[in-house]
Amino acid sequence: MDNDQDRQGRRQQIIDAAEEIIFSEGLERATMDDIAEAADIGKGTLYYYFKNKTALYLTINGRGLRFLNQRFAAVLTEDEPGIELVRRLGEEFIKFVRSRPHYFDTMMRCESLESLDNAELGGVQEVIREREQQIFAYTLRALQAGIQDGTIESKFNPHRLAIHILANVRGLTQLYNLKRKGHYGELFQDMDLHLEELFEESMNLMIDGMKARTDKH
Amino acid sequence: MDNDQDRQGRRQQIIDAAEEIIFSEGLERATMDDIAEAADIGKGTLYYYFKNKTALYLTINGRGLRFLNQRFAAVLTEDEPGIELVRRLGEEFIKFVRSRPHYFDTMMRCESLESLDNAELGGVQEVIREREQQIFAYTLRALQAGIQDGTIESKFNPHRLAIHILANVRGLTQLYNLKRKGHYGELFQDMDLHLEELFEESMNLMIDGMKARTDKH
Amino acid sequence: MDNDQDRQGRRQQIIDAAEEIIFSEGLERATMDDIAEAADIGKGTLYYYFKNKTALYLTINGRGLRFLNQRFAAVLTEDEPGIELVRRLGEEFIKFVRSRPHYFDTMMRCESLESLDNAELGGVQEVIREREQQIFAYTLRALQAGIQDGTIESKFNPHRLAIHILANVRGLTQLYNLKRKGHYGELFQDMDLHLEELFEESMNLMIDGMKARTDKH
Amino acid sequence: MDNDQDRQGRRQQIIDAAEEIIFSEGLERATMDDIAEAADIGKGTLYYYFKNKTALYLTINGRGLRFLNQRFAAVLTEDEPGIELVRRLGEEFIKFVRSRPHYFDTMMRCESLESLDNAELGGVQEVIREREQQIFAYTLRALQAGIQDGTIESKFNPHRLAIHILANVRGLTQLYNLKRKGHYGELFQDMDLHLEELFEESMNLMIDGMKARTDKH
DNA sequence: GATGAATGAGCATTCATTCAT
DNA sequence: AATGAATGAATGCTCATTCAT
Repeated sequence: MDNDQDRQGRRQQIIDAAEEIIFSEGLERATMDDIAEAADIGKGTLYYYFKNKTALYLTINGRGLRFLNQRFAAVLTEDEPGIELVRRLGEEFIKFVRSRPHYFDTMMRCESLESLDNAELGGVQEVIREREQQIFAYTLRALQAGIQDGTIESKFNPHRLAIHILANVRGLTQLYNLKRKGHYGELFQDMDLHLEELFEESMNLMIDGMKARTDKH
Repeated sequence: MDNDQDRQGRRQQIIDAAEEIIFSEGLERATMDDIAEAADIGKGTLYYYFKNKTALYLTINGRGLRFLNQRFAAVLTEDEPGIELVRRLGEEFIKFVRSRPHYFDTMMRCESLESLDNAELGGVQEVIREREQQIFAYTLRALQAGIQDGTIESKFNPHRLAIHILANVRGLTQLYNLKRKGHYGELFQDMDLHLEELFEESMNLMIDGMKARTDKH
Repeated sequence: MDNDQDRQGRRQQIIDAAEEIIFSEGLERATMDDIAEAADIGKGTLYYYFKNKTALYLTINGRGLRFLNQRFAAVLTEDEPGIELVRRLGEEFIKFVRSRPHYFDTMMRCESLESLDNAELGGVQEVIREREQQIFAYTLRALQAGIQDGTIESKFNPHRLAIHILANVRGLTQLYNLKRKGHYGELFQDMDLHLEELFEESMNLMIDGMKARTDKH
Repeated sequence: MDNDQDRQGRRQQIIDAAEEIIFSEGLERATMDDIAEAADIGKGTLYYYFKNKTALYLTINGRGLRFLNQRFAAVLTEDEPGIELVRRLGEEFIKFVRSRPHYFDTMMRCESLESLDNAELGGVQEVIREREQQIFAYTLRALQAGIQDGTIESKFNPHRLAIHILANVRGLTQLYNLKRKGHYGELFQDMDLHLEELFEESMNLMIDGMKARTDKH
C-alpha cells in the first residue's frame, strides 16, 4: 500500500506537470520531453506511468471530469426542489468552466482527437466514459427529483431533458469561448456577454418550458 | 477573366481533393502529398494556391460555412411568421449537419486549431469571420422579424436569443455526435436518439419560452 | 541598337533590383521571386536575361569588379611616382570597400560558391576573370612603373609584389569586417580600428620594405 | 565519467563523418541524411548531439581552430627570439593550411554564413570566438616577446602588428586558393606559385619593416 | 522501478527552373 | 520579348516511442 501510494503520488506529479505544460503550450506544441522535464523525471519513467501521450491527455481530461463530478455530486446532496437542483447543476458547470477553463477546452479537444483510434489507451477511456456517464446521471437524477416533487412537468422524458440541459450549457460555453477568440465578429462583441447572465437567461428559458405550472387549470 | 475562371476552377479542384482526403483520413493523417496527388497536381502547385495546410483547412471550413449560409439565406426569403423562421433556421442547421456531417466537424476542429497563431493565413480567417457573422445575423433577423410581427415576446433581447438558439443547436449536434462515438455510455444509448426529434423538442422548449402568448391577459 | 539599348537597360534594371534584394536579405534568403518583383518584371523575364541565380549573382560581382577597375584605371593616369601609385591603389581599394561594402562581401562569397561547378553560367565567369585579371594588371603596372622610375627596389619581382599587395589589402579588409561581426573577441575590440589607419600602417610596412633606399650607401 | 566518455566519443564519431561528407561534397550539397548514414547512426541521434546543421558545421570549424591553436601554442614554447617566433607562427599557419586545406575553407565559409543569425547555436559560437581570440593572443605574445627582447622595433603597437600579420597570412592563403580555382587569370598562373615561398617573401617584407635595426645609429 | 540515449518514420515547406502561350 | 502558372526534387527537423542497462 505504501508502494501504491508512491505510485499514485508519482502519477499525480506527472499529471500536474503535464497540465502545466499542455495548458500553457497547447497539446501539439507540448512535447513529452518538456513534460518529463517539468515533472522532474526521466522520459522513460513517463512512459512507465502512461502508455502514450494520448493516454496522458485523456487522463488529464479524466481529472477534469472528476472535478466536475464532485461539484455535481455535492449539488445532489442539497436540500432543494428538483427544479432548483437542475439550475444549480448548470450553475456549477459554469463555475467549473470559469475556474478551470482549460479542462473544458480539454474535454472539447478530446472529442475530436484523431489519435483515439490507433493508440492503445489501456483503460483510460473507460474511466472517462464512466465519469461522463455520471455527469449525465446526476443531471438525470435532478430532473427525476423534480418530476417526483412536482416542480417539473411530468410529461417530459427526463433522459431527453438531461440531454437538452447539457447540450445547452456546452453550446453556450463554447460560443462564449469563441467570442473571446474573436469569432462571430462584431455582432457578438457589441454586448458585454457575461457567461453567468447568459446561462441564467438560458436556464430560465428552458426551465420555464419545463416547469409544472401549478396555476394552470 | 478567363484566367480568373481558370484560377478559381483550380482552387475548387484542390479544395475538392483536400476535402476528400481530409474528411476520410482526418486532418492530421492527411498529408499535403496525398492531397496534391488526389488533386492531380504537383505539390508546388498546391502551395501556389494555398499558403499552407492550415489555410487550406480553413478554406474548407469557409466552404462549409458558405453552404450553411446559403441555407439560412434561403430561409429568410420564406413567407412565414418570425417564430417559424427561427424554427426553420434550426431545421436547416440540422439538415446541413445531416447531409454534410464533416463540415460541422471541421467547424468544431477549426475552433481548437493550435496552428492558427503561428501560420500565415492570407485573409482566409477574415472570410470565415464574415460568414460566421452572417450566420449570426440571419438568426438575428429572424428573431427581429418575430418580435416585429408579434410572434415572439417583445421583452426578449434578440441578440441574446440568437446566441441561445445557436448555442442550443451546436450543443445538441455535438452531443449527438458524441453518442455516435460511444461517449456518455449507456444512459445515452438506451434511447434511440434522433437528432431531428431532439431538435424539435429543444426548439419547442425554447420557443415556448419565447412565444408571445396572445391568449394571456 | 535601340533594341540593344533596351536590352541593356532591362539588364541594369534587373541587376539593380537583385542587388537591392540580395544585399539586404543575403544571397540565400533572396528568392528569384523577390528579385523579379523588385525589378517589376515577370519571373520568366528574369530567366530570359539571366540563365540562373548564380549567373545573376556573378553578374553583380562583375559590376563590383568593374567599379573597382574604374578606380584603379583612374589611378594609373595620375602623374605620380610608381611607389605612390601603389599606395594610391590600396587607398582606392579601401575607399571602394568603404563606399560599397556589399560588393566586397559579394566577391568573397563568390569565391566559395558551391554552385559554380554545376550551373551553366554562359560567359559571366569569363567577364569576372578578365576583370580580376585587370585589377591584378593595374597593380602590376604601378609596381613596374615604380621599378622603372626607381622608387621601388629593382630586386623585387613585380608579379609577386602585386600578389603581396592584394593579399594584404584583402586580408585586412576581411579582418576588419570580422571585427564588426564580433569575431576575435575583445583583444580586437579594444583598439578603435580604423580601416584607413590600418591600411596606411600596412602600406608603410610593406612599402618600406619595397622602397629603393636612395640614402643607402 | 564513463558516460561522458561515451558521449564525447559519439560526438567525435559524428564530427568525423560530417567532415568526411562536407569536405568532399560541400556544405550545401551535404545532407544531414548523408552525414547520419556516414556516421552510422540514426538521423535523430545526429540531432540529439547537434542542434542543427549550422551548429554541426561550426563545431567542425571549432575543431579546425583547435588544431591551429595547438600548433600556435607549441610554437610559443620554442626557445627563439620574438621575431623568429612570429615567423614560425606564420610558418605553422601555412603548414596547417597545407595539411588540412578544408579547415581553412571552413573558416572562411563560416565567416559568411547566412544561417548564423537565425539558427540556435547552443554555445558553439562562444567556443569559436574563444579559439579565434587565442590565435590572436598567441600572435600578440610573440610580438610582445620580440619587442621585449629587442628583435622588433619598440615603436610598433603589437596589437596592430598582430592584425597585420594575420591579415597578411589570410590574404595570401586565399589568393593562393583562388589561383587553384583559376581566378585572376593567366598573370597569376604564369609563375609557379609556391605558398611557402610567397609566405616567406611576405614575411621578409613585413618583418624587415618591423625589425629593430641594431646597426642603425 | 527508473533512465535517457537512440531511433527513424514522417511531413511541411521552399524555390529555382521550365515552358506553353 | 514577356509572362507566370506549374512543377517536384530536395531537405532540415520533430518527437513519440523503445529498450538495454
